[in-house]
This record gives sequence, C-alpha cells and structure tokens, in this order.
Amino acid sequence: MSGTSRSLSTKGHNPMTEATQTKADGGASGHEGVARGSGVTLWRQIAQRLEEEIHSGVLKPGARLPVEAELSETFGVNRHTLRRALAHLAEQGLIEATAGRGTFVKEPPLRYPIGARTRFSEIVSAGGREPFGRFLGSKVEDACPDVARELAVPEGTPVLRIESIHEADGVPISFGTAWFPHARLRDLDLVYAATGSLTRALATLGIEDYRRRETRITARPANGREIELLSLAPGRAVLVLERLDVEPNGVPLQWGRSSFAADRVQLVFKA
Amino acid sequence: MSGTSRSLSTKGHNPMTEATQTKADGGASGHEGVARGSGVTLWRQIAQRLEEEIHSGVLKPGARLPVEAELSETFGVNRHTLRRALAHLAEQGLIEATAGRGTFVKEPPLRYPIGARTRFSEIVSAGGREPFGRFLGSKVEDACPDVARELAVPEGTPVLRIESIHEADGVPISFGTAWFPHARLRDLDLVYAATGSLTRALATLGIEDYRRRETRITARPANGREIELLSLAPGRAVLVLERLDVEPNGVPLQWGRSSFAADRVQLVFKA
DNA sequence: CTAAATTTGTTCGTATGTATC
DNA sequence: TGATACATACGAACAAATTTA
Repeated sequence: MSGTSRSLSTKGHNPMTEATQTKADGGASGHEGVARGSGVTLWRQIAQRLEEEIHSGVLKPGARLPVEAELSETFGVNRHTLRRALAHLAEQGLIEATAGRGTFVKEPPLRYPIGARTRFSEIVSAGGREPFGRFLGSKVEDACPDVARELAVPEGTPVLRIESIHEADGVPISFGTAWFPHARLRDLDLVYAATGSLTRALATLGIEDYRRRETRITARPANGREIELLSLAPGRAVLVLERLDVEPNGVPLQWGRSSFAADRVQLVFKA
Repeated sequence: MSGTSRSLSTKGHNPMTEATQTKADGGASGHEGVARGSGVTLWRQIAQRLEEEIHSGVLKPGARLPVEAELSETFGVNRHTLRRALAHLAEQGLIEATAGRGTFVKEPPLRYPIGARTRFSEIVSAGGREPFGRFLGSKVEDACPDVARELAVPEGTPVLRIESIHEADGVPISFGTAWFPHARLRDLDLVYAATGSLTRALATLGIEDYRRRETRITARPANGREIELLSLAPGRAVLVLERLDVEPNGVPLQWGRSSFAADRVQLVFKA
C-alpha cells in the first residue's frame, strides 16, 4: 500500500511533505490527460509527463517552458498543483526557474568520472564534446608548505605552477592551478600552452603514464574570479577538487586545486 | 630561481598576481618580527606566521583573531598588507572573515572517505567524533521513475523512503533521503529510528554486508530546508551526493540523495 | 525596535622597487 | 638607458554587515 507514514520526533514541521500522496478526486474530467482519481496525484502525473518530454527531447536543454499560468491551464489544474510538479523537477535538477525570467530546461551536466585514469580530454570526448585546455599563465616559484607536503619535496624547492581553464564545446567547465616538480618538468608550461592538452604535453616530455592517487572534494559559493572565468552567476556553487597524480613508480607528478562549475558537472565515482 | 613568470594571452588582468615576490626594502626594522628587505614579501611572512600558529594549535579552531587594525599594528604593517595575508589564508580555507563579526579560524573539515565500504558511523568514529543518525521520518510509497530505475524495480513497486540527518559530535553533517526495496526491508525504518545507525539496523534485518556501487556528486547553494536542518548560513554551498549501495550479490539495496554541509566535510576518494 | 559602535569590505590616491621590452 | 607594466606597500575615507547598548 502507498502512503503509510511514520513520522517521529521532528519538532516543528514534517520533513516528508514533498512525497505525500493524496487521493484527490474531481469530477468527470479528462481535461488534458491528467486522470483525477486514478490513485496517482495530479502533480506526479504532470511531473512525469514533463520529465518524459525532457528526456525524449521534445523539450530541449535551454528551452523555456510556457509560463505557469498557461501550463496550469493546459493541464487543467490549479497553479499550485502545477508548481508542485515543477518543484519536483527542479529538485531533480531537470529545470530551473528564475523569478521574472521564466522556467528553463537545464543543460544536462557533464558526467565526469573520477578514477585512477581520469583524463579531462577523454572524459569530454566520451561525452561527444570537444575538450580544450586554455593556458592562462605559469610561473616557477618556491614550494610553499602545503605544495611541498603534497609533492613530497622540501619546502622551497622550485615548482612549476600552471593555471588553466578547461572547456567542453567552448563552455568553461573548470579552472584551476596545478603544481609540478620543476626539475622533472622544465618547460611543461610552454608545451601545454601550445598543445592545449596536459596529457599530450606530458607525453612530449616523456611521461606516458600517470595515475590519480587521491581526490578531495569540497564546495563553496563561487568567488569573483570563478564567477568571471567560469561565466557563473553570483552565488552559484563551485566544486573544489584537490587531486594528487603520481607516476607509475609512485612519485608525485602534480598536485592541484580546481574549481568546477557545479551546475555543469556531475562527478561520478565507481567503486 | 623563484619568480620566473610566463604569462600569455590573458586579455585583461594577470591571473598570477597571488604568487609574485618582490624584493621590497624598508629601513632598519625589527618591529614585530616581520623582516623588511629580506627578499620575502611582508604579507607572505605574516601569512606564514599565522599559518604556523593555526597548525601548531596556538590559534585553535573557532578562535577569533584580533581585529585587522590590531593585527596590522602588532605586525607593524598597513592594514592592506595584513589583509593580503588574511586573504591568502582564507583562500586556503584556514580562516573565514565576516563583516561585522570578525575573523575566525575554521574548524578543519571532517575527512569523509568515499569507497566501497563507506559507513558513516565508522568515518566519524575514525575522526574521533561521535556519530549519530537522527531519524526524521519515513513512508512507504510507490517507486517513481528515477528511484525505480536506480533500484532496478518496476515503476510503482512499493519502496521504503527514509529521511534522516547525520551528525558528528552533535554538529549536523548531512541530511538526505534514501529509498529501499520495501519487500526486502519491512520495518527497517523502525529499527533505524531506534538504533540511530543504518548499519546496525540493516544487520538486525539480516543484511550484514553491502558495498557502494556508484557515487555521483554535484553542488549548489543550500535551499531553505537545508539551511534549517544543517544550520547553514544562507548562500552557503551543499554537496549533493547520490549513491547506490548493492548487496554482495549485486542486488540494489538502497539509493539515496544526501546534502552535505560543504564547509564541514571534505570528501576523499582514494584510487 | 532603534541607534550607536564595531568590524570587515571596497575604493580612491600615492609612492617605490623590479622586471620587461 | 628609458619607457612601461606590474606587484608591493602605505594612507585615508566610506560602505556594508553585525553586534551591542
């Protein structure tokens, strides 16, 4: 049976409101397909209908939905009922509504698998998009305490710092800084700037293989630099990803910190 | 040598400003330890000094730093110079400043390793903290399309939905919803509510082992519910973690979506 | 609830040393 | 050498957020 609710100990309001089902009943309807008294709530039927249209491609990413008043009319329900359906879709990340602008189908996030062999270019290519690494700048500096610790070199050792933006089909996905042992990778930055691919730049310098040792993830609101470089709206979140890559023999190759436009990627870890 | 800069193609401003060093020169100083003309910029010296005090425990998590005016005076520098040092520490996540309130040493985030055997209680215990799962509510409902797909059951199959908050030492860490096949796990919610541990509740029902199959991660600004349940400041980010756990034989056991207070955890993936 | 005080955040201006062309 | 750009550092004032009286 559906609808058995057991709610305990929630001082204040019940957190289960989102999923409550009602056996609403109208009269003889058949307005625009929503079946009253079918055992399935109206808002669920509407949400499912819209979800199908999005997944089937009738409603394409970026498309604007009709205004709520119009939608509620075509479905033959109250605007509140329609809004509940939209709220459900918004929670799932399928649509996004902005007051005064309208409701839009969101671009599907780039599935970004993280694993021992994570390579940006391969991930993006696998998604049928065109990867590009835009070189921003580089410099040789003395390893500060945390970089020295991660790269397992003495503090003050010269390290090569590279900043870059990663794009997929011209849309900025992430931006970040990576540090490399300078002794091992002299002029990596020049090669990277020329090729736009770290994997290829490393290969040019004789490093054919490396693997991810650790990935650490946090998130926070985007700062000014991220807003600018990733074309984000103020207040949006970024995923901050710290990573350590090592050569096959275990020697640290690069440590870096990147900011990902959180609503354009979904990091995926398979166990 | 330190300071070799190779900056290209950055229309506008230079992204490498943070790391440039200058050989500034003052006079015969010795004010409060900052050495003018030592080859290291004043703000770097200050940043490093404060970082040491934080790491050594002189400045404990949650401690409030002296106000900028006072700090700049004790270091014998202009307030701008001090602020540059603070900005560096804030970027590293060591401190956090709020207008009107002050500057505080941040609590180190809970390292939250994600792997095939991720168990909330074990993670928190390993960090020397006391884990607690607070049961919020549950209900039996018909599987909606996405839950059905993830749990590999037909749409409409009864599933048990459980909402809960996870705390470490009483501080809310995450809050989320998980769906379980109801047929297999009748009354799981009651046992969970009683024990406060999902692992133990599952064991009680005869499920001794399970493993993580996939973890998907995005992030976004916290919504009203998250702000309330996780005691977040508006505008803060949450990490949204979708996970699928399966039994040893590969049968889906639970699928869920949780929101983590992004500034209280750091998800760690080891390859 | 309002007003004042406190504290961080932002912007303008000035000057100086260093690196680059 | 000179011109230019850039990073550092100091000074003053004001804006915005928060706490306190």
